[in-house]
Amino acid sequence: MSALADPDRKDLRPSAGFDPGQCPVRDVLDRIGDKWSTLLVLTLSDGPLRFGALRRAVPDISQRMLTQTLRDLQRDGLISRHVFPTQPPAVEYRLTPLGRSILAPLSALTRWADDHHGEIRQARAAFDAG
Amino acid sequence: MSALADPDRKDLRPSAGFDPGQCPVRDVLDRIGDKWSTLLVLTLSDGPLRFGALRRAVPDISQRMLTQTLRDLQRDGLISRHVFPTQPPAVEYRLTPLGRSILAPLSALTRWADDHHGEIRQARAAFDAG
DNA sequence: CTGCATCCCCACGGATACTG
DNA sequence: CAGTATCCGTGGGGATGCAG
Repeated sequence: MSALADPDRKDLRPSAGFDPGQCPVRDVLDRIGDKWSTLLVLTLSDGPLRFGALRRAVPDISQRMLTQTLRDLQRDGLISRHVFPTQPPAVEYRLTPLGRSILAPLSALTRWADDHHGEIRQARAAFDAG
Repeated sequence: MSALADPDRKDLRPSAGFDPGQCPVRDVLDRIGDKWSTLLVLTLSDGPLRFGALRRAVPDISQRMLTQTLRDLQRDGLISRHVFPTQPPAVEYRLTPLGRSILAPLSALTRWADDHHGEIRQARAAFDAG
């Protein structure tokens, strides 16, 4: 049904009854799932940005969450942090190769979201009406 | 860098400074992000399952969350619910065409997770050590 | 078997103030 | 400019019990 990837592959499927804490899929999905990670990765897909630029690009994130999410992404090796010893200091964030490698699957998902958002809204309306 | 999708498309990008509540990408990502939705969609990719079978397939979900997540997915039109008037009642859940359409992008992501989980674990270890 | 209702906890995340 | 520290509210979600 699609050339992207085979949805029916039996391996790499989560939660077949083993320890959920070790499931790679859950591990990644949990990070994807947090409120800001994907948004920041997507925002950095254009190129490196400084802290303040990121704030402006994602207006409704608090600096607390921005700092924290950036640190988590850095910890996972998805972004790198470069400090320029200027006055005042400038800090630049950019996607690592690993970070760039998630852009394609992520874009597939956002593309899907964009393509099917209308259907979903309709389905919700119908469900709430019935 | 990839033939899957073009990460650099400027449209369909979220949070360029407008109302975040109306952003389709966030809307979908929020659902993807919740703890169980994607897991259930993936579990149903094999074929229809009954309530109890889903519980067994995802051992660490509470029935509260199972019921609730299934209802949310149904509301969004991703799964359908079929009641068989037997005694005791049997209820079957299956992916709708819309639900099946998300399998490909989702699989791309789980594939990525599986492929790069090792790198991520390494990055974390390095970060925590440094 | 398939659900709803209730109680309750805790971690996600927002607001604000302070530092190098 | 780029953070850190603190306080605190909200709600996601687990445990348990009851009902068709």
